[in-house]
Amino acid sequence: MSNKTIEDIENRIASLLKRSDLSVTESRRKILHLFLEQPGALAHGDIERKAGEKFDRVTVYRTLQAFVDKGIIHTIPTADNSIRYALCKDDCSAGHHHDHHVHFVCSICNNTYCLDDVVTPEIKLPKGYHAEQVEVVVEGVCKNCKGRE
Amino acid sequence: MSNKTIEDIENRIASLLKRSDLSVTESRRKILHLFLEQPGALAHGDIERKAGEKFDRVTVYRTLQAFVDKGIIHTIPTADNSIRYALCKDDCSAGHHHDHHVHFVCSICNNTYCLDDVVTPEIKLPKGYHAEQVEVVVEGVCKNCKGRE
DNA sequence: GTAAAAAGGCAACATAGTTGCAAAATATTC
DNA sequence: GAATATTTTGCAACTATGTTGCCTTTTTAC
Repeated sequence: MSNKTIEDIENRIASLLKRSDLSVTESRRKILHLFLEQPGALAHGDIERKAGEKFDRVTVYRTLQAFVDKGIIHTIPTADNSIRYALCKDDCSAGHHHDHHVHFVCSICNNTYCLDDVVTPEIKLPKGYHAEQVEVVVEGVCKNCKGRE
Repeated sequence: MSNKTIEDIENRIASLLKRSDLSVTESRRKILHLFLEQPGALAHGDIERKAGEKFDRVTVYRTLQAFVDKGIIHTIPTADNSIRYALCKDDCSAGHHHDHHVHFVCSICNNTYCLDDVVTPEIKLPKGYHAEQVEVVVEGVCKNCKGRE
């Protein structure tokens, strides 16, 4: 990876933080970096393991909370009760997530992916129920694990 | 409620446990009772509060785990990272859940319902992904809270 | 560069979940 | 229905996860 590219990423991170009214600190840059350098979602534990040597546990919690509040990342509910986080697309903003894509959890590698191109379907509810948000999580075998089973 | 009805429920509970190769104990009867006497799902915390005075925390954990293993109840993933449990329909069996209905979480009363008549839709995944299970959780306003807002 | 504001680190705490083991309850056998 | 084998329970101790208050450090604004 060239220096140019590294600089680009750093600039992207800084502008993302500034746009969100967050001061640019080392922990926030580091954690955003983790999200940008890989395609899938990260569980809190992953982040703590990867950033936890340098930063306090509390800082990780507060950083993730700030990112969610500002619409930089969103949470993904999963059956195993471990919150996962993934970067939002650009149309999310502070206090207002537009997170209408399907999430995919691989049962082999345990990675979580945002399938940005797969929109959540309309669900016909029984009379009296009113839907505000629909979460779809698909479990199965991902692209990378298929064939390697 | 007549004695007849109470006896009926107790019999139903005992036969459900025996069918699942679980011995009939006080804690299991009590916790099953909690599920049968109300329509929605229960969070672990609810169960511990309602059964926890009589039984140890550990017993509640182990009882719920046993029920999930035997296909008596199933878990519902939610965004707030609190596992909820609900009774399975009769076609679930040990180690094999057939849980293809949509779940509904009310944002007002915070109750969770299994919409047994609403089946999870087919999701068209990108090439290379293979779906094994689809979880749909709808958040909104439930039948009972509608109009009372 | 300095002052104000924001974020981080630490400690202490609260909640959630797990494990091993001895005691108690349940099931089984005769 | 009593004795034995099996299962389940409660307890204690532990790990993991998440939160709060306060003081120090870093960042920002001027």
